[in-house]
Amino acid sequence: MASKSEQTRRLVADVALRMFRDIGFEKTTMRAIASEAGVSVGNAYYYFASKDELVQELYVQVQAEHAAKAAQAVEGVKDLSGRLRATLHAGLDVMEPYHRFGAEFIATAIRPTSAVNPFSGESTAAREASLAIFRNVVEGASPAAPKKLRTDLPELLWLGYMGVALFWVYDTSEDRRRTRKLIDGMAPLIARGLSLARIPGVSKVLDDVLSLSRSVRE
Amino acid sequence: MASKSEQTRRLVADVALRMFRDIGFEKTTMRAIASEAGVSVGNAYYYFASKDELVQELYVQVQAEHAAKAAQAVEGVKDLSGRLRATLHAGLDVMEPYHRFGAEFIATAIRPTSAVNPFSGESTAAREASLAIFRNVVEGASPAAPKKLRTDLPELLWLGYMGVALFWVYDTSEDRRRTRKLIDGMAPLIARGLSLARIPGVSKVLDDVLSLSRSVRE
DNA sequence: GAAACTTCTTGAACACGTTCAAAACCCGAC
DNA sequence: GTCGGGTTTTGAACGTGTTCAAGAAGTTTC
Repeated sequence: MASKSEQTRRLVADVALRMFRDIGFEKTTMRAIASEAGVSVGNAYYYFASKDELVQELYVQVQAEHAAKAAQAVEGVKDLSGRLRATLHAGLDVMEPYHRFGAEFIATAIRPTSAVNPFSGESTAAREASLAIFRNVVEGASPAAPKKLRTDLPELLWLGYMGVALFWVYDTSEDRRRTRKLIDGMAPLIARGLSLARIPGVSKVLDDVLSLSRSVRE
Repeated sequence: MASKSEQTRRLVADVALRMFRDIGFEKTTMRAIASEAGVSVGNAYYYFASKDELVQELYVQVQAEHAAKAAQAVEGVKDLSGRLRATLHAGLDVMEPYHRFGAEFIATAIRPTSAVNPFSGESTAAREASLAIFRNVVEGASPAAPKKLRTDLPELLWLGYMGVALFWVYDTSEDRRRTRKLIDGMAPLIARGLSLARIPGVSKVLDDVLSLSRSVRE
């Protein structure tokens, strides 16, 4: 059985995540979490050094759900476009309950000092997990992506996903229709764009894009 | 002569912006601003509804400086690549004094509810001014950009600039060398990429990219 | 010049995230 | 059982952004 300590930790985290979903990030005060969980404020801080760390908890959970849902969604889908499309839609599905608070979440995550920042050292593991989702998109695809792109493509797609998430945060259309539309348009376009890589003129430019992207990544 | 009211407003804004630059966003508390300016906290709030609105003030000023510096830097430069490059470097120059705290500002600006958010209604004027800088980049270029791109290109370049700014925030390299390198690599690549638009296969994909980008922008 | 009205200024007060010294609890050693 | 030391829990207190009722200063009206 879980130790008392672990029990309290989970209780606080669960209450916090539920409140985030139900009433949003700002309205979910540390005092409210503590009171709802039946512990003192200081006790919540004993387990989570900051409110941000509770967001980190959410981040990890959403990530895991995305991985599971995406793996299932791409099953049997061969073409890159379809695999990418399914993966992005899966991401949106998983994030949907938090849309109202997505903005606060992004504002928190974007600070380089934040542990939640997707580029920070603390979230290397989470980023790796997220990258793996897109590596799976590329590796399982047939026809396969152009060879010279195969290593960089997952990272570029992941970056694109970050962009989509940003777009999604600002998307106030009903049921996030615009973001869905963006995905549906983007996925086949990326696949078609990649096939252009065979044209010599394009290939040269692409080489330079890749080498720039590599040199700039430290 | 400036009215007393306008004088107080300017005083508060000037003190705030100087403190932002000198000690950073978080350390610049509203109490500190008020005390340094010799007014009460409530008085500062009479002129600026929130701390964010003081950031907005900074945003506007940086913008204006960028416009001036960019206009000067592109003078006599004919090719698109050079004009873009000069404009982006000018932006970095203007932002440099705030780099240490750029992250805090971005975190503030990215919240959809924030008046500083570049996509929000409140900052339409500022965004328009910023867009104009990139419209000038495109319009003054010879050889001219492909006709079908001419309307959308400024917005796309502006979006790219937002991306560069984001990169810059995370750039811890000495003198922001990596961001400078990114700009130097990006500018000619974009120009060369555009010239590919004449290849039929590429042109078709490009058409679809443009139509998607238009349809998704509400 | 007094009265009425608007603009400007004040500082105490509120709720928030966060800290921390102290208390309460737990558990093995004797 | 009780002592000792670690772990867990508490709640008051701090500094923050922000609000607001009250008053001061300035302006218009008669």
